[in-house]
Amino acid sequence: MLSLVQLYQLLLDFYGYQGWWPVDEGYHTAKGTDPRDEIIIGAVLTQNTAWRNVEKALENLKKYGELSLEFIRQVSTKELEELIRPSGFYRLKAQRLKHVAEFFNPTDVVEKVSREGLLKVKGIGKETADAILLYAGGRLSFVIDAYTKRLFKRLYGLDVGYDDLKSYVEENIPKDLTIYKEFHALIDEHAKAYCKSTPRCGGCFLKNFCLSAVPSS
DNA sequence: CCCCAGGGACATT
DNA sequence: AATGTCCATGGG
Repeated sequence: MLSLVQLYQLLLDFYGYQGWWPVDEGYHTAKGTDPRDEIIIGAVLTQNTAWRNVEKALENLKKYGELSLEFIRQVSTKELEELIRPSGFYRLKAQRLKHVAEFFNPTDVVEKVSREGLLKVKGIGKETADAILLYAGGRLSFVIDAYTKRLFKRLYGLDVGYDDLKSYVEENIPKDLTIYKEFHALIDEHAKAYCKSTPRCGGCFLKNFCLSAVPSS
């Protein structure tokens, strides 16, 4: 069967470099805000939400406030709700952002916080914790999401819980930050494009490797 | 009209 | 441990 490294290479060849949340590429330096703050905030806002809606909220924060955890601490909950409204679940997420911003106040550095610590924060579950650790903290913590579960179940017949799947992936790919970040992003791209709720196996370049590919459709 | 999106907390069985 | 419900805006 297709190894995870082979799968990664095929996805990368097909979709190209995704570059989610590039901390080291300087796109953030315009206003001097910490890119890690933006990633942490984005990780909460994108919970069960399309990224295009999150972008609207991030733009509002940039335009009418500041895309930083310090601003999240300062602003009133009511105003924060209005700024992030386009991202959906806005009252819930305003509370979560407040909790997260408080967790990192003032000296907790994302490069050093523990996964267990993050998981104690109201509003941070396993996926959000791993996304923060990986993309903001530069830590080798692979992110599992609904897309990953769906793809691995169909492709490999692998149907296990979050931590088991996370461990499985981590044990079968190189311990490389770029690969961790890109593999997760590429899996999401493929799940959105082909391995959807109702899969489009017809045009899928992985169908010959897939346990559950439908011959036509 | 429908379904879904880069989930998580909490209640129920 | 597994499943159900709620949270909410914006697109397809």
